[in-house]
Amino acid sequence: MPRKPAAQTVNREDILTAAARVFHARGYHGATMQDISAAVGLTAGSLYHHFKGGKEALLIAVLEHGLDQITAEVRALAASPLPPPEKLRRVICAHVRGVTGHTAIAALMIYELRTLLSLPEAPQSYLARRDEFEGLYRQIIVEGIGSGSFTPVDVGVFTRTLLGALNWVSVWYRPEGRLSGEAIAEQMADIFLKALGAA
Amino acid sequence: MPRKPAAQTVNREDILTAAARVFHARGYHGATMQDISAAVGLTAGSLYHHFKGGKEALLIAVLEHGLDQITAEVRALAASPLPPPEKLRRVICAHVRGVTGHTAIAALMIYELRTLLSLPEAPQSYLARRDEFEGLYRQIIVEGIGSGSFTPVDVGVFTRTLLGALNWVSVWYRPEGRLSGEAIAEQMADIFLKALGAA
Amino acid sequence: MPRKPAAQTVNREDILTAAARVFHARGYHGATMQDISAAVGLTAGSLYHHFKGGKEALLIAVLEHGLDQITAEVRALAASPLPPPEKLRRVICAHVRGVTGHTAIAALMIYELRTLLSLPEAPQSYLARRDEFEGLYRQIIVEGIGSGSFTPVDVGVFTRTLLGALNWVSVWYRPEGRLSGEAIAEQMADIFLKALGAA
Amino acid sequence: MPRKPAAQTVNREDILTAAARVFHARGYHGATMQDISAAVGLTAGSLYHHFKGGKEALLIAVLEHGLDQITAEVRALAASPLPPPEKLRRVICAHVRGVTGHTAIAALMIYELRTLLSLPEAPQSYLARRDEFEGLYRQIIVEGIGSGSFTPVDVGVFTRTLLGALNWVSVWYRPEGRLSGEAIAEQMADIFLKALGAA
DNA sequence: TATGAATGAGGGTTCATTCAT
DNA sequence: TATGAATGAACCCTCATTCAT
Repeated sequence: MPRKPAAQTVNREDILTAAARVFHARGYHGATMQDISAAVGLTAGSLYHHFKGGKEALLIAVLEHGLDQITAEVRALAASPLPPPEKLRRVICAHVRGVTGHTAIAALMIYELRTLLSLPEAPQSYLARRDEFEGLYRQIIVEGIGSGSFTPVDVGVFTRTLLGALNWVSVWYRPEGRLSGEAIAEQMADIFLKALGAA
Repeated sequence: MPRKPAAQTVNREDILTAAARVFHARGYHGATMQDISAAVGLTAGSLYHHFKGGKEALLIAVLEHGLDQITAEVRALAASPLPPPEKLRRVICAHVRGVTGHTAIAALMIYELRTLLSLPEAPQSYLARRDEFEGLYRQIIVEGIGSGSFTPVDVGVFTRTLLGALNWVSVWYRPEGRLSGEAIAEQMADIFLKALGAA
Repeated sequence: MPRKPAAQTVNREDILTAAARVFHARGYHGATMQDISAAVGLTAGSLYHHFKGGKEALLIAVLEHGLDQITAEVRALAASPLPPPEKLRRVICAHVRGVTGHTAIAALMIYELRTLLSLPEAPQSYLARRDEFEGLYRQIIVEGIGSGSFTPVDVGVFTRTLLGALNWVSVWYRPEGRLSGEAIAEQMADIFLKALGAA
Repeated sequence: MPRKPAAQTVNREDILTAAARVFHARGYHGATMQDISAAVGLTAGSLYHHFKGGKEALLIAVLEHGLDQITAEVRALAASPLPPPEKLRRVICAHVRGVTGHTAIAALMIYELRTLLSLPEAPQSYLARRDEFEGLYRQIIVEGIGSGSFTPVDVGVFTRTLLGALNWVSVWYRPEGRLSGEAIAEQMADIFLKALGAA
C-alpha cells in the first residue's frame, strides 16, 4: 500500500521556482512561508530542512539564481567578438527574451530591490553581479562610440535608460498580449539603435 | 494624558510628505505607523486623529497626491498646441524634473505598485489617472507619426519603453550626483527624439 | 446672525437618555463615548464637562435611573393595601408596562448585568435596590400564601421565575408586534396567578 | 522557540470549554485571547494554531456547541410520543438540568446574545437552531391545548415566558445553593403545568 | 526527512480620557 | 462651556522559526 506516488525528493531548484512564483504573486511581504512551502508540496516546517537560511535568504537565492538565468545569454553575447551595433541588437533581444521568459523573477528584481536593500546584511554578491552586468552594457556603448558606430551620448544616462526600459518590460508584458516577446525585443532594439544613430 | 503645547497644527500635507519619506526609506511593509507618526511629530494614536483610513489609505493618498504633483506640468504641456517634437521634448524634460524633484514618491510608484494592486479594494481612481497619463504620451507619439515628424514605431512598445525609462530615473538619480536633473532630462529627450528620427 | 437656534443647555436627563439608547443599540463595549456624545449633540470632550465619572459611571447612572423609572409604579402598588392576588396582578402589569415602555434600559439591565458585576467597584447601591425590589415580589407571594389566597410554592424559585420571565420581555417585545404591552401584561398576569391557584 | 514537552494534545473541546468559562467570567469583551489561551494552557499565538477564526468565531462556536449540549435531551424528549402534560414536565426538567449543568454557556446565551447580533455576519445557523428549539416548545403547548389537556393561552407569550424563566435560571442558580438543579426543575415544572391547568 | 505543535515578537488600530485654548 | 488635538494603553492577530517526534 504505497502512500505517496513516488513523491520524488524536492530539490533546491523546485524551491526557488516555487518561491519566485509565490513572491511574484503576493509580494515578498505578502507571501508567507506557508504559501511557499505549500507551493512546493511541503509543510512550513519541512521547508527548513531543504533550504537553510529562512525567508530573506530565500529571496536572495531566488534573485541570484534568476539573475543568472536571465543574463546568461546576454553575458555570452557580450563576450563575443561582434561589431557593437550587431552586438547591442542581439544583446537587447536576448535581454528581452530573458525577461519575458521569466517575468516573475524579472519583476521581483524591480519590486523587491528595495526589500533587498533594507535587509540587515545586504547581499553584496547579488548587487555586485548586477553592477557588473550593467558594466557589460556600458562597455558595448563605449566601444561603439569609440569606433564611431554610435553617436556620442552620456554613457551613464544611456545605459540606465536602456536598462530601465528593458527591465520594465517584465511589468507590462503579457504572454497572451498582442506582441510576442520576440517582436517587442525587435522594436526595442530598433529604438535604441536608432537613438545611437546606428539603425 | 495629552501634552504638546500646540507646536503648530499638523495638516494633511505634512502627513503625506512624511509618509512618502518613510515609505520610501523602509518600504511600505517595513514602515510602521509608529515610524510615520514619529516623522510627523505625533504618536501613533494621534496620527489616526488627523488621517482617517489607516496604513493602506495612507499609501494610496500619498501616491494619488504625488501623481498629481509629478504630472501637473506634463499635463499642462501635453495640452498646449506645440508641434509634436517640441512638445515631446518639453514633456520629457518636465517628467524628469517631476521625478527628480520628488524621488521618494516617484520611486514609491514603482516599488509599491504591486502592493497597491494586492490591496483588497484596488484604488481604481489612481490606476485610471495613471493610465490616462500614459495616454497623453501615446497621443503625442501618434500625432507626430501622423504629421510625419516622427518615424513610424509601435506606439505601445515605444510609450512603455519611454515611460519605463523615465520613471526608472527615480531609482538611480542622486541629487548629489554628477548630473543635474535638468541635464539628465536633456540627455533622455535627445535619446528618444533621435529614436523617433526627430533630433 | 444667530448660530445655534437656542441650543438649550444639556442636562443630565438628556445624557442618560441618549446613553441608554446608544448602549442598547451597540452594547456597552461597542458604544464609544463619541457615539454617546454625538447622540447628545456634543463632542466627546464636552461630555466630560457635563457628566463626571466616565463611561462606567455613565452605565451605572443609566441603570440606576432606569431602575427607578421602571419600578416606580410597581413600588407604589406594592405598598398599597390590596389583597395579594389583585396586588400581584396589578404589579405584574405595571412591571410589563415599565419594561415595554423602556425596552432599551430594561434590556440593558439584562445584557449589561455582567458588565456591571465585573466593574472594579461594583455598584452596591444599584444591586441593593435591585434586591430590595425583588423583595417586594417575595413579600406579596409570602403574604398571599399566608392568607391562603395562593397555593404554597417555593418562594425563591417562584419569584425568580416570575422576574426572569418579566424582564425577558424587554428582549422579545416589539412595539410594532402583534400584541400590545398591555395585552402581554394581562397574559402574563394570568399565567402566574393561575400558577398560584388564584386565577 | 517552541517549548512544552507535549503535555497532551489540545483538542477543540478543550478550547471551547475553556473559552466558555473565560467568556462567562469576564464577559466577551472583557475576556482577552490571552486569558482564553492561558486557560487552555497555551500562549495566545498557539491558540490560533488550533482554532481558526479568531475571537468572534470562538464565541459562535462556544454557543453553537453549547446549544447542542443543553438542548440534546430536550430535543429527544420532544420527539417522543408522550402526552403533552407529561412531555412538558419532562422537557422542562431536562431543560433546567441542561442549564444548571452548563451555567457558563447558558448564561452566555443570555448575556452575549446582543454581542452575537451585532457581529458583522450574524451567525444564522445558531439563531436558526435557537428558533427551531423554541418551536419545539410551541408545538407541545399547541398540541396540549388542542387535545384539551391544557387551558387555552396565547402560545407566543406563554412560550417566551417559559423560556425566559428557564434560561434565566443560569443567572441565579448556584451549585452550592439551597436547592439542587433537580429540585428547581420540579418546582418550575409545577408552576408552568399549573398555569396550563394541568397540574 | 517530514510533520505540526508551539512560540513570541511585533504591528495596526481603537478609544477613553485629558487639557490648553 | 465647548472643542479638538493629543495621548498611551491594550488588544487581536499574523507569521517566521524551532524542535520533539
